[in-house]
Amino acid sequence: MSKCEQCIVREFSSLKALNKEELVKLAECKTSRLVKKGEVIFEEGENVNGIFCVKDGVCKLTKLSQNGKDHIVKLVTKGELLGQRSMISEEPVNLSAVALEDMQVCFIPKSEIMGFFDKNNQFSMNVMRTICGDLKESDDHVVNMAQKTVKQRLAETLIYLQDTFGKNEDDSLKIQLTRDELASMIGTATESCIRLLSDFNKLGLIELKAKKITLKNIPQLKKMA
Amino acid sequence: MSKCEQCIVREFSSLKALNKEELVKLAECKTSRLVKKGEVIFEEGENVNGIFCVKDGVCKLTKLSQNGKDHIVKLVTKGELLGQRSMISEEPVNLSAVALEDMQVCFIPKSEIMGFFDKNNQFSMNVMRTICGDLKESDDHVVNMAQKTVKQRLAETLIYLQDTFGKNEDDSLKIQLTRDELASMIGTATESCIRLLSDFNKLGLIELKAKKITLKNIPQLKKMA
DNA sequence: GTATTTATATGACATATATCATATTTTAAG
DNA sequence: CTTAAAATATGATATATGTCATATAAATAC
Repeated sequence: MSKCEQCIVREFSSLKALNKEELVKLAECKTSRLVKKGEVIFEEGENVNGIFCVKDGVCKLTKLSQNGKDHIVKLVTKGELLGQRSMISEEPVNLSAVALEDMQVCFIPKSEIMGFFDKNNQFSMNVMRTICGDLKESDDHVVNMAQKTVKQRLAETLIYLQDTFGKNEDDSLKIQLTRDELASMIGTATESCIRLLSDFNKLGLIELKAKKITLKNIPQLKKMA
Repeated sequence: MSKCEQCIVREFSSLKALNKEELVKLAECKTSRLVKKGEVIFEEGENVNGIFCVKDGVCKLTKLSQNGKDHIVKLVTKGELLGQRSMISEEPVNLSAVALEDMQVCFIPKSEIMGFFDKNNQFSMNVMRTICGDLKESDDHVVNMAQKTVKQRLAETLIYLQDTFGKNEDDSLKIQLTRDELASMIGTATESCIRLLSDFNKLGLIELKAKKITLKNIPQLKKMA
């Protein structure tokens, strides 16, 4: 059982408000788990009863729409927490979480977290701020979906992916999404996504090599987003 | 200066957790205001530094998109609070609030609310749950925008409007939105919205009389949503 | 290494939706 | 009441995007 004190999640998430004593308690009650790429952490409708700390790796949060397609609502990466919303709302989770890479996650049972809410005001405020940030992001997202073209959303998403997850030594996007996943982030058909990537490629905005995507003209991409 | 004890906002919002003493303090520091239809309560980017209680009337929360169109993200009605998110995030407001009808609102300064956060845990939890509910709604909204057709979104929105705001004696929707506003809720061009309403009318799903919209075949509308 | 599956790519076409033009109706202003 | 302005309505057309078919390339299994 590893300690929580030095954990990256503690450093970047709401958990930074916890004191030593609380961290010791946390380390005792948490359970760690390795999640392989493609594995499901939890599924829409499940009762999770706690939160997950993402220690390493990235996962997608998806929601099944009525037409049977999965939509990727958000990507969650190391340092972040998972499942806070449904724990607070005391509802089944609204989204499914699926690993995009091999991951390390810890699970903290609800009872433990609720105790922090009662005793540590700073922690409560941190959680509240995080969720408020998520809400703002989500509202902005709604407007983008409603008002921007697929092309604009693709440009925007490519920039977001580079800004958030960085690039490899060869400058290609570090995070590996299939065309299908990229399409389900921007809310379009896979073929449309592929076609637009191809267009961007021809225009010199990006470069496609095998599965790798490299952004070549970021100012132009930003301008069109 | 009216009391807060019997206020509808207190009854339905997070404020229900406040005790008598806190309500007295609230009544002392709040300011009341009448807002005429069309008037702006606050505008995107403003610093609000407090929250609004909607005592009567309905307003729209809008965000200006890059193409210059306003998108209606949410409608807020009597009994609800306004501006919680930005107060907690300590950011300018992300959305503009504009009255759709004559309204009565009260303003409570941030300092007062922050005091409740510190001392009244139930209040904090209520606020947190409200925002979590908003987040779920917003995420669902993103998926709808991304995956549903305009027709589906219109059907869904009409049902939402009736369920949320009710109908007049003649069965027409109580809330009065212009076609332009309806279009900006579902994320489409005004003409497209008008055309689809016209289609729905011809199909007997709804009835259009002057500006009034009456839902005629709700099961069918639900099925297509 | 070959076979099989899966992902990517592209063409042809259908459909949904936006845009522009214009008419009609309703609301507001004088 | 009359006129002007705004909202609603509808047609014609352009454009974006989805769908289906098929080809090629890459990944995985055997």
